[in-house]
Amino acid sequence: MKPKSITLNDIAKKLGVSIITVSKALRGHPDISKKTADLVKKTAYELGYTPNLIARSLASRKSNTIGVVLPQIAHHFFSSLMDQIYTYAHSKNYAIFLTVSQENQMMQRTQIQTLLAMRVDGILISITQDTSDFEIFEIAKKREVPIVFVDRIPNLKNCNTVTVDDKGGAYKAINHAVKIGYKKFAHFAGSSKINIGRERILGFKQALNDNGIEVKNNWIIEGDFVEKSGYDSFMKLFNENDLPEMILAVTYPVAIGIYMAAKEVGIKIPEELDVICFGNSHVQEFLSPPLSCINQPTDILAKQSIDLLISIIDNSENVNPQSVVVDTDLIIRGTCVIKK
Amino acid sequence: MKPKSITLNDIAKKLGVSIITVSKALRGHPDISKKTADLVKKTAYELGYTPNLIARSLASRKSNTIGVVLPQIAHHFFSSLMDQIYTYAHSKNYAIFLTVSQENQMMQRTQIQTLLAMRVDGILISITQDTSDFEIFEIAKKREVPIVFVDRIPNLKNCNTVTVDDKGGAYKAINHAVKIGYKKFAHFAGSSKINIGRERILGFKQALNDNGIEVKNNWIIEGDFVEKSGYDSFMKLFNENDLPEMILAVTYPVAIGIYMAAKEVGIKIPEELDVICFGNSHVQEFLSPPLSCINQPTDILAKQSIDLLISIIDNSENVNPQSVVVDTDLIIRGTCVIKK
DNA sequence: TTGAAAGCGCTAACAG
DNA sequence: CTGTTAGCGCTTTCAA
Repeated sequence: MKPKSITLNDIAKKLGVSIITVSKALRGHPDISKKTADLVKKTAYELGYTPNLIARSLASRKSNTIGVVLPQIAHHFFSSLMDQIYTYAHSKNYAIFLTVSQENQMMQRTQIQTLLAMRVDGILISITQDTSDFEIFEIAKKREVPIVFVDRIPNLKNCNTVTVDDKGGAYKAINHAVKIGYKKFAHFAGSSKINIGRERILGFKQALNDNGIEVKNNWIIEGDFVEKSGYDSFMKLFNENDLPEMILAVTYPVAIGIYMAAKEVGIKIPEELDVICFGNSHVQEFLSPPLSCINQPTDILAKQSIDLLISIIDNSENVNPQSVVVDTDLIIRGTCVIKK
Repeated sequence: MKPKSITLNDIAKKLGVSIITVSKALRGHPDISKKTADLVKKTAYELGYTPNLIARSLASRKSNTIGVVLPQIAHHFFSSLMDQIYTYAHSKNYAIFLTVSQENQMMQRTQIQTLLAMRVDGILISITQDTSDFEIFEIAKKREVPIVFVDRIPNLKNCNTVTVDDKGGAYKAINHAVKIGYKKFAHFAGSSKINIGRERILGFKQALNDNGIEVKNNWIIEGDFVEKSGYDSFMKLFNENDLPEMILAVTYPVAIGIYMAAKEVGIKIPEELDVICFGNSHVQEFLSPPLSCINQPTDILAKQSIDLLISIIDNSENVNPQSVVVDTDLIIRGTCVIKK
């Protein structure tokens, strides 16, 4: 493979000027006279010059690249987040190196390693649900490569985070449900090894407490964040003949799992059992019944985290880690409407 | 930003050997004795050495990186494809540079430009629905950067493509529908500017012909591939009081648009109007009614296209462009089951 | 088995 | 305004 591409040198020779002049001209450096600059640009265009970003990165020690580590991508929340991240980063003139850990801590580690090796300027990461090894984050820190954690963050002091108000969201949802007549609540809680799991449980419990409803521990079922978990948890309660009136599902897939299971055993939603979940996707509108949810605005998450990351990249002296919390809102559709 | 990282030089100095020895040892070059190699590796590990992939790329003229250009990402087909691409490429030791064109031809162009500037080893692209400017693909070709087109491909000779059997898929679906009693078919066809649109129309027409059913031209409605298009097309027919019995939707979002519109005006699916679409997502199972579809296997698409791309990268002498076609299969759920 | 020389394409100082 | 001098960190001949 030897794509013989045009280099600065080729342009310089052709024009009888120095490489530096060409380099500066092309980058719009104020040193160069407009006349020369225009000539250089014209020639570069004619020759079909494409800058070699690799060489530029090496020389300038700046890659204008952000590494993104996501636990999954074929999941609406993450693909939507990715979309926003990509678009916003692009508008800020950063390229994105995408990496998917598949909820695997080991992979996550090697991926960060790779991203560091690629000399990304910063890393944006939503950690796996079972991340327990934080050493790699320390390594990145030592290398002075800024990391911003989004949505799923580690239990660490002094790190930059952008999260949604999970606790408040859960609280809001339960509160709403109480208002419309519900009294018996379960929470399919995902993993409490991770902040979003813990926070949502906290909000759930507090809402019950504040409404004078007793928290029943076997109605808080931990699992993970996918369909199967919702399905299994539902079946467990169903088989024990211990179904609540309302389930707060920790994610949209978990809610889908509940839909699956309920359909299978002939429990009607929302008449016999009602559901609300974290995470919005417009197809929820077309489920039967249309699924209500706690919306986590991915556009704001993306913007805030990229802004934060770039600000750290641009200003490495930056001392105080920041924690940005983004608000949620309730989207009420065909579930969690009124107690029947 | 000066992350003072450990370099080969540091290791070499510490060990009193040359840089080259270290470089070779670390890459497992057979030149080096096992003893030296082990010592070098140990030291590298202790020092926390991370290779600088940028420098390596520059020196070796190989980035081990594949650029991916997708028209959208927050769409199940593409996020699922991306997931598979990422996973498979990773297993082949390639990193992924993701880029999203947002169905915008200009953006697509600059993104390919950027990818070329980043010296990716190859490009995997699913083009925008209105791509009419093919010059950029020629540029890439001239630069000897291999391109593989996936799913959405340009109308060009001599390019490498991996597609699904769109025509066959449409044919299969309509044929099935005829068998269960349908006679009046519409096709919400997306854009015929792009292969997938054209092929699906072809399959649709041929199936009707082969079954002796007349093709009604105003029942083939072009638009694009998103919800709104399905919604609008439905409304058009509804307002003209000219609804068919069955609609073949060109994508899953278009089908969702039909669901939206039908719900709005009180047309019952599948009793009064039936729907089937291209593209599978497990949530279709939970729509009301569960949506049947023509499945496009993203795992196979990803594997085939990465394999093809890497084979071209590894063997640039490669002459004959290849066209791989992947089979579809019908997934029948709650629609397109039986004519009521 | 090891290393010296050369350079990938570009940019950052600084000097003219 | 333009150019010179030095690399960035690594790999590739090719010689020792």
